[in-house]
Order: sequence, then C-alpha cells, then structure tokens
Amino acid sequence: MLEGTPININVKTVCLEHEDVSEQNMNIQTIKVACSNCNLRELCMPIGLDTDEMQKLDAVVAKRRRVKQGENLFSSGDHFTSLYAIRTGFFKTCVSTEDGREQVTGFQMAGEIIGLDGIVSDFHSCNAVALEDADVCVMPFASVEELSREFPVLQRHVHKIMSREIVRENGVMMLLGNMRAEERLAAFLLNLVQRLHARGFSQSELVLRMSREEIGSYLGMKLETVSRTFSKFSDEGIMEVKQRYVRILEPDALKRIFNPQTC
Amino acid sequence: MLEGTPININVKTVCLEHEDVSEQNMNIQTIKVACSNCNLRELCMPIGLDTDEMQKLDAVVAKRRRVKQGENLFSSGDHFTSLYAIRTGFFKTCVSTEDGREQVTGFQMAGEIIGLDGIVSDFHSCNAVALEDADVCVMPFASVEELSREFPVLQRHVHKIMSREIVRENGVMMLLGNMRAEERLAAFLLNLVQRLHARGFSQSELVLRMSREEIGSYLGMKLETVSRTFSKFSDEGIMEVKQRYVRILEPDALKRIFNPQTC
DNA sequence: CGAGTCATTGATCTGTCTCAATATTAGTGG
DNA sequence: CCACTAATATTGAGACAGATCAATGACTCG
Repeated sequence: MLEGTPININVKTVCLEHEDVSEQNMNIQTIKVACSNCNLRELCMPIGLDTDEMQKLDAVVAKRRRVKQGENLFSSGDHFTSLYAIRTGFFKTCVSTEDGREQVTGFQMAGEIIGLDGIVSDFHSCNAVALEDADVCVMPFASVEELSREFPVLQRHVHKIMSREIVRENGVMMLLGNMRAEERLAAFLLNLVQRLHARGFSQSELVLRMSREEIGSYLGMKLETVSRTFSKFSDEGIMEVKQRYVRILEPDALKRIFNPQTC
Repeated sequence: MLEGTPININVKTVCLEHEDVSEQNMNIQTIKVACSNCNLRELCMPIGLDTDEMQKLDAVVAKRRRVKQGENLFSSGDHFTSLYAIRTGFFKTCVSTEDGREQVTGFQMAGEIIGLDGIVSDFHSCNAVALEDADVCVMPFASVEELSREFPVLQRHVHKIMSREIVRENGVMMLLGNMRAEERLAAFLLNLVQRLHARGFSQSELVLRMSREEIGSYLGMKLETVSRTFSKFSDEGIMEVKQRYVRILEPDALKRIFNPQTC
C-alpha cells in the first residue's frame, strides 16, 4: 500500500548485492548498461518490447552513476535532467523547510525510479540520499520522452510509474493522517518486506537500511516512539528486533494491527 | 506549496460561476466543448499549440459531464478510462480503509485535473466527490496518450501535471508529518486563497466549500481542533471567521505561522 | 581500543483527542 | 412566512498518545 508494487513479478534470479567484477573495474564513463541484459528489467521496464525497441532503450540508458552512502544523487534546487533507475543500493527522498525540519517522503530500492519530482519545474524539489553505496542508471528525461512518443508501451509504462507514485503518496497520507504509531510501523514493515520479497529476499527477515530517526520522519513520529514501538512488538512476540535487524515472527499479527478489520 | 500552482498565469476574465445559457440548455451528450475557446485553457492546457493542434485537442475533449453536489465523479474501484478537467465546481478526493476511516487527499477546483490515480492499475483507488455542483471535461486517457505521442508540448504538459501532483503530495506529507495544527491550517488557507486568486478571486476573502471535518481529514486533525484553531486565528485578529466565510486580515501573520523563518 | 553515532528506556509534559453540551445555519414542509 | 429538523460549527473539561528531556547501553569504524 505504501510503496508502489502492485506489479507482482516473479524475479527469478535477482542478486542485488553482487555484480560482475568486470563491470566494477571499468571506468564509470565507459560502462555500457543494457536494459536488455539487466536482471532488474522486469521491475523497472515495460514488458512487450521487441528486440529493436530494446536496443533503442539501451541507447537511452547509456550512463551509470555510483553514489556513495551518505551522498546525494540529487538535491533540492538541482536542475532536473534525468530520471534514475536504481540498480543497487537504497535511497531516501526528503523535503525540508527553511527552518530545518525534514520530512522523509519515501525509501527506494533496486528497480525503482526516482527523480519524478523534477519534471514539473525543471528543478528538483527534494533530496535523494543514498543510505548505502548505490548504483543507478541515468535516463535523460528528454530521451525518455522522445522514446515514449515512439513506443506506446514505454509511454504507458512511464505514466504508470508516475501514477503509482501518486497512489503510494495517497497511502502515506492515510497513514500520517489517520493511523496510530503501531499501525504506522506495522504498515511500514509489511510494505518493506513485501518489496524485498519481490526482489528475492526473505518474507520475514530484513535489515533496515535507515535509522530510527529516518523511519520516524517518514512515519510522522519521533525516533523514541519508533524505538518504543519496536520494543512493544518485540515484547508481544510479533517480531525479533536487534537494532536494525528485524525478524517477523507473526506476520498475521502485524497485518491485524495494520488492518484490524481483516482479523 | 500544497496544491500545485507553480504556474503563475494571469487569467484575464475568469468567470467560474456562470456559463452561456445556450450551453446550459443543450443536451449533455451534444454539448461541444472546445479547449480552443475555453477561458480556463491557460490553467489546464499547454501553451504553444497551433491551430491544427488545438483542433485535434478539441476532438479529444469531446464530452462534458455534470456532477451534482454530493455525487461522485468516480469512486474507488471504478474502471479507469478518463482524466477529468474541472470546468466549474469544487471536488475533494479521498481514500478510505476497510474499517471506514477516510483520508481526504486533496481539494480540486476549476482548471485542475483529476483521475491520475487510476492510470497505474486501470482502476481508481480514490473517490472524487463534488462539494458543489460541478461540470467537468471528460478526456479519454487513450486519446490523451495518442495525442501526446503526436505533440511533444502536450506530452510534456501531461508529465508536468503528474509531477506537480507528486510534489504537492510531498508538501502534504511535510504538513502531516512535521507541523502543528496552527501551521497546518495556515498553510492550507494560504494555499487555497493563492489558487483562488489565480482564478480571479479575492486574495483575502473566501468561502470554504468543505466542512470542518473535511478540512480536518485533509490536515490530519479532528474537526474540533480545526474549529478551535479558526477561533484562535480570529481572536488574534488574523482573520474574520463566520462559519464557512473567511476574510484574511493579516496575511503576513498567517505566513509567519506557516513559515516562522521568514518573519 | 576509543570516539562518535545510534538505539533503548524511563519520567514527565503537552498538544490534540475525546466526550459532551450548546449554538448556528440550511433545508423542509405546512 | 415561520416552525421544525437535521446538519454543521463552536466551546468546555478531562484524558491520553506521543513528544520532550535525560540517562544509559550498544554498535560502528577509523
């Protein structure tokens, strides 16, 4: 409900942590990315492209960029040129007020697209920060638009990505406007494991890439409340929590918290 | 910041309340809408279309639909076919949980586009409810996509509309996650008058189309708190409030509440 | 190993919610 | 036109979830 993953794709062999050594040793500028050859394409690219179309797409996604943990992929105020498809790593996006308050607006993982906020004004309005060393495909938006005019399938895909983000944010608004701390954290965790599971990871175990403070910022609560709620879940036997490691023992209990009706 | 109106257009003669009597008496099915002839086109349509392009656009926006106060333009679960451009009237969009909690995700007025939530799954995920008798242009999404492939200017416009909605929701998340009741209401009112002003209405006077409960739902607070906050603003001389009529006396004081830094 | 960051836990405080009563307005029918 | 009703808004008093302040503990990384 939170992050947009209505697409239920069975990724066969996703290995997010490792890459070809050959690629790693290449100069960043000369790295050739090929969507046609990417094990994430089922997550971020439309299905139904023929060989010719795939080749043209490969040409658009010509560059890759590495972002070290803690660095910004883009910042509020930066000129908008490209969308980014995450290959590896984990990001947060956040907006901030002049008086320094920060709101995390989302967490993004491999296969997801960031940068959509920049389209409207040609400037980014949020920061995208790598929460671990990351690797993204750079997709110049002008090229994306050009190609979408040629390929209706790609056009539709771009529209869906944007719509999905709108629907996701609707869900977050519901969370922030209507739910209590426990419900928020339950929904957040369920969403995270669901997305990780779609990428070949466990349904029950996860390592959080973000701090308690970042979770709190996303969920509209203070870090102490996040910590206390984790402890509460732990005490109730719903999950094991050791710092950033979480093992969900009673997924049904979590779902019941999130959605009391379906119990 | 809340609703997307970074476009600063000077609409010369906008008259939202009245229409040609000739149009009103026509059968709804046979009403011919012409963007080329619409006094809202500067709000909802891209600039820079030539005559030929305008004509093709007129063909896409071929139908109009009237929605009475309290009725839904579309509902969660409805099949998605079209986007809607509001000609007259005022809408709220809202999502709800199975256990009946409702979250208002936005208020939309003339010149704004609704229905974007339906693109991702081909089904709407929220309700669009008319808060006063309304009149919308129906834009079949398939036609919009077809035409965007032909006209880069239109394509870019559609992308901007979706991006604007994403950025707006980022702002709402900041509001819900980080701000106190007074700040939320101040930001909400400033946003409303700004958008109304862009449509030719007063900068200082407005009549709210929504109830205290609906404002509260949007801002993540209870209706009593909304009412109390209005009373507080009134006591402080910042505004006159008589039920749904509001006259802002000290816009700067409001801005200071919303953004304490810029004082 | 040590310094710094991050997480946990406790005690207290407070903004908003909840419950409740009253006031105002809009809508209806006689 | 007015009484009547239902819906909406205001205001008060008390309760509570979560914030704040503060101290300790655990982990990370150079």
